[in-house]
Amino acid sequence: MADVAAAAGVSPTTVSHALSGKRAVSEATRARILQVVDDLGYRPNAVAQSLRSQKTKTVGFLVVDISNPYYPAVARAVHDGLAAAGYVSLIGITYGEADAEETVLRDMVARKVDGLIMQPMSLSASRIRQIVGPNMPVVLISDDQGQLFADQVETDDARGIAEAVRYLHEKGIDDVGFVSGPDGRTPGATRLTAFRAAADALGVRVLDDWIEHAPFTRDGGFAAGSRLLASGSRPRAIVCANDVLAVGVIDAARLAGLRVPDDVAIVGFDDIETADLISPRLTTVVNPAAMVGLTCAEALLRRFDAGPDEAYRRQSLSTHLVARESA
Amino acid sequence: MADVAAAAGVSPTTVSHALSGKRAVSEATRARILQVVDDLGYRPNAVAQSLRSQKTKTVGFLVVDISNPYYPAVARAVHDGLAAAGYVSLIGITYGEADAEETVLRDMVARKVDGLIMQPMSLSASRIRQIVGPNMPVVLISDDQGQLFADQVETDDARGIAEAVRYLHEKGIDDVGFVSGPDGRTPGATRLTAFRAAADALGVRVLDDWIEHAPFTRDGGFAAGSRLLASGSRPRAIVCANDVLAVGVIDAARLAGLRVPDDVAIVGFDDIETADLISPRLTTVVNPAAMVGLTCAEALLRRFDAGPDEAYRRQSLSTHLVARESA
DNA sequence: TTGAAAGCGCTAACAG
DNA sequence: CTGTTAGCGCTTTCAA
Repeated sequence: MADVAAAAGVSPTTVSHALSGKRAVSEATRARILQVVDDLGYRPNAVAQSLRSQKTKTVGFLVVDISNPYYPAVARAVHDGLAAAGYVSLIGITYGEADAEETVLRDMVARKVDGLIMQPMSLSASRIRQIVGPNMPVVLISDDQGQLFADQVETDDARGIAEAVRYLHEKGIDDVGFVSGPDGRTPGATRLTAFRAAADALGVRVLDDWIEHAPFTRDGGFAAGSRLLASGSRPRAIVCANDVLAVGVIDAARLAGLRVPDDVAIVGFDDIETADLISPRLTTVVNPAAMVGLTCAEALLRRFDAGPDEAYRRQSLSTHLVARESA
Repeated sequence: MADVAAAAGVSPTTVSHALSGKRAVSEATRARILQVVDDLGYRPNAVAQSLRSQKTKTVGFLVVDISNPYYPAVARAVHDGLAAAGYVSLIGITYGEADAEETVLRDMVARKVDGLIMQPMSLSASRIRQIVGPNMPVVLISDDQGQLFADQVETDDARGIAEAVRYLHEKGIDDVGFVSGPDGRTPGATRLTAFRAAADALGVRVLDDWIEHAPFTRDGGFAAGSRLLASGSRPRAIVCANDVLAVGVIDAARLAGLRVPDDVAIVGFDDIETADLISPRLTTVVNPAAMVGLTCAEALLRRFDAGPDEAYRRQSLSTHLVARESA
């Protein structure tokens, strides 16, 4: 920058302002500076800009598992929403582990990201706030109903789950099992709770043996489905905490010689693109991934404007059942 | 850091070295410093570290379209390979557009990423080298056979395509069409060329009307497939430049009342997870996404060690056909 | 084993 | 409309 200033016969300050537009610069000098910038191939150093201005134009985006098709859909919307405002995403993958979540979070803070978007799997919101400090803009994808420690975007999973249980009930199916995610962790736990409540309300029978926990993978679903379907009195339907699990459960049903949906009806959650492509086409609860991502990006951008003192907001997006072939 | 130094009764230099381990520090002072760091909750500022050390421990990863399931698989392997070495990925989505590729690339350079991984869609390797400068470590996912301007990881797409054509030929199918990506762009163009060569070699007939170009989306595949199948003398099989296109082509065949594979056989490329889930299960060429990602990460790490002067390397990963139901 | 001094490249505050 | 000065928070010589 000093070279540019010298060649243009002005001070570095003026070069800075000519480039940033933060201060008026006469048309003549600006043109001269731009010319020199071009001749010399000068490119501002964003690291130095960040150090001085205390802004990195970078957002940390922590994703649980990018292999799960739900996340790329969210990530795309987050990226696009942020890119439009000139922000770039630093990506971290946590696989839902507490250690990884904390380590990645600390690294992002050290890197001075301007804000964070994450779906907490193992860490509580208050712990996250503690790690990142009081002033870091954070948007949590979470349905935690307690005190807010950050802006929060949630999906009304209970509603979609209730719709699914009612749908089965109205088909005369009153013995239903549930394959959840890792025990005690969001979002599986929330969906399981919602499932139990909905079943109770309708008098749908749920034996303890019909509740399984598994990692959110196809293999996890296969293992859980196999256990569940092997139990003496198997249920007539299985609701799954996500579509990837449901695919595994369908594998298990097929291997057990059971027809879907005639012998066991299967319902998923998320409505990933694959849901409409597999056979039987998956009946599932639509989780509006792109909306979630976009809403997060907008919430973060709003927080940048509002500053840290404005009260945290909670936004809820609704889910709904889409009936296809598997149930 | 100054505060820590003062509280520990040492110079900032010593604090820096106690934390980085780049210089020996007596056990006693190190312990004292670590204690103070803990008490004060001091966290090093990575931006300042980067400015001074000229290293950001950040890698730019440009992805064409994260909605296409092939990319998350690559991204995951890239991320994991890099994370193990302490690098974080800055992600950019280009949608294959030249402007976006150039803009994002420039931004990454301005942000002083230590290296770049990208699959060029619109920009040539030499243009990329020109944009990022002579010393930036870059790994290109590309099968460009010309002069190398960066380390390159390629998949031997021609081999998989040839296998596919031979497979069809051996089934007695000698009228074959091809649905490629955007005209003239990698990787569609490469795969089309390989297809033509393989067809020629075996005497498989390929009418001009049987070659279609479309964006790499399901909708693109649907449109291209519809046009192709509407032509007077339609082919007995269609090879697609990727699986997402193939899914769209299957949609088109279904809508046209054609059975797959009996009326039209369909072959994809990539072997995304969905390929094995859809009905009919997709016969496709396996593109080793995780291997590609891991190989890129390793190539970049090696380049970091080797420096800019060592000759660029080209690594090739092989592809192969997996026969399922659609052909 | 430690410290002093310099400076990475930029922008903000102040001054004119 | 423009310049001077200071300093963001670190690490790297150089010196002891």
